[in-house]
Amino acid sequence: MSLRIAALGLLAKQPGSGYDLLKLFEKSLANVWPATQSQLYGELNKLAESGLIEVSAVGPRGRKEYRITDTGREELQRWVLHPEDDPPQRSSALLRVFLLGEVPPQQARRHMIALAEHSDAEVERLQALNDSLDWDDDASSFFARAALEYGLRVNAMQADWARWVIAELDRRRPAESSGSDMPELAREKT
Amino acid sequence: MSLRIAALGLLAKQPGSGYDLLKLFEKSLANVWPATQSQLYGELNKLAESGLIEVSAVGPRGRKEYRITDTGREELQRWVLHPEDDPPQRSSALLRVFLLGEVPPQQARRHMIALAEHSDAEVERLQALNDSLDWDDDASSFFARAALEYGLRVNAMQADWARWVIAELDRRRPAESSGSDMPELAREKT
DNA sequence: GTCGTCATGTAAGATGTTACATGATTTA
DNA sequence: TAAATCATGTAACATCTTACATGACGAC
Repeated sequence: MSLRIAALGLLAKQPGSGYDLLKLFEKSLANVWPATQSQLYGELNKLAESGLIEVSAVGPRGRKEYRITDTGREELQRWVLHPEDDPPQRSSALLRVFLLGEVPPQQARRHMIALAEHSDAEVERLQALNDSLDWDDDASSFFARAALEYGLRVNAMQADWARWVIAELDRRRPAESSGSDMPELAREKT
Repeated sequence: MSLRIAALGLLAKQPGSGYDLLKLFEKSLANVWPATQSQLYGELNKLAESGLIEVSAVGPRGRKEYRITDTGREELQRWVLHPEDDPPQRSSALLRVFLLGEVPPQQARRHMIALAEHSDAEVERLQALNDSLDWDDDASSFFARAALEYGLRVNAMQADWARWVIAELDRRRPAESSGSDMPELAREKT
């Protein structure tokens, strides 16, 4: 259901072809709702069939430019304001942690360190992305920026949390660190 | 792929039937990896076919008790330690925020308030859950507790973030937003 | 003996992924 | 004219949801 909406949402900002949207998915929506080429073209046809979008122009190479319809805009608003019928959230990262008791403690610990470092890297990546984009002053840009801020905060939190888990782990079995792997856990995020 | 692993992980802790696992999914895994009855029974058969689990006993009513095999344990550990081949994350909540520029500002603001309140409620729910459970001292319980802590932190962060967004929103268009929560339909289309 | 729980399954359809296929137009 | 890019599509397969179907056992 949501890819449908993501496409509709991009077309709400401006008309474009499947190919155009694909670029937007890679560029601006990659971190929020990744989509593949196959799926996108399929959805666009379905959206057109349901009358939520329409072909506004045909160009070279069979290019079909789509534009959102009034019905489409209504549907978009309806969806955005109704979070209650979202599908349940799944997190494989969390599942992994949940199952970490099934692997040897040393490896579990190492996994948490890797997780913390990965989150640090994500924070940096998003920070760079944030700095590189020059935001317009409209509502659309504001909320895109807000979504990015969310990403920054999630990852910062994740890094903190991972380090908290490691600290708890060490508190419970302090002796067992057999010399070989003792990468220091120096920083509790600034 | 991950439901497969979730089931395998539960069987790693103790043997059980599909019906048993279903209960565990509802009780302990609901917030991490929800699953339906249909899917679970199907997965168990597939897991057995691949030799990752085996039927350890047959009881009344055709009850099949499954047990993890050595191969299964290996596969579980392999998966847990390899986050790199996870499917990409999608968040409909984030998509919603991303598209919030497409709805009237008043409603967008109200949506963010609802989001903040929802996160507050989640924090309370998880806190209660956390208090109600008496944790064992083994590794498994430790990591289940860590996963719950993650949930607490995500929701706390989400509430903070939502309120930050609202504050930014108000900073940018200070006149329109304060005070009454009345719908103001007359003004929407200006 | 019937009611609730235990227990497993099938079928249809939406959603998503990977890989393959095809051809037009621009640009170097 | 060769290569890159533009542009759309199909097929096969895995995953997940909803709904339907069936029957055995235990308690009362």
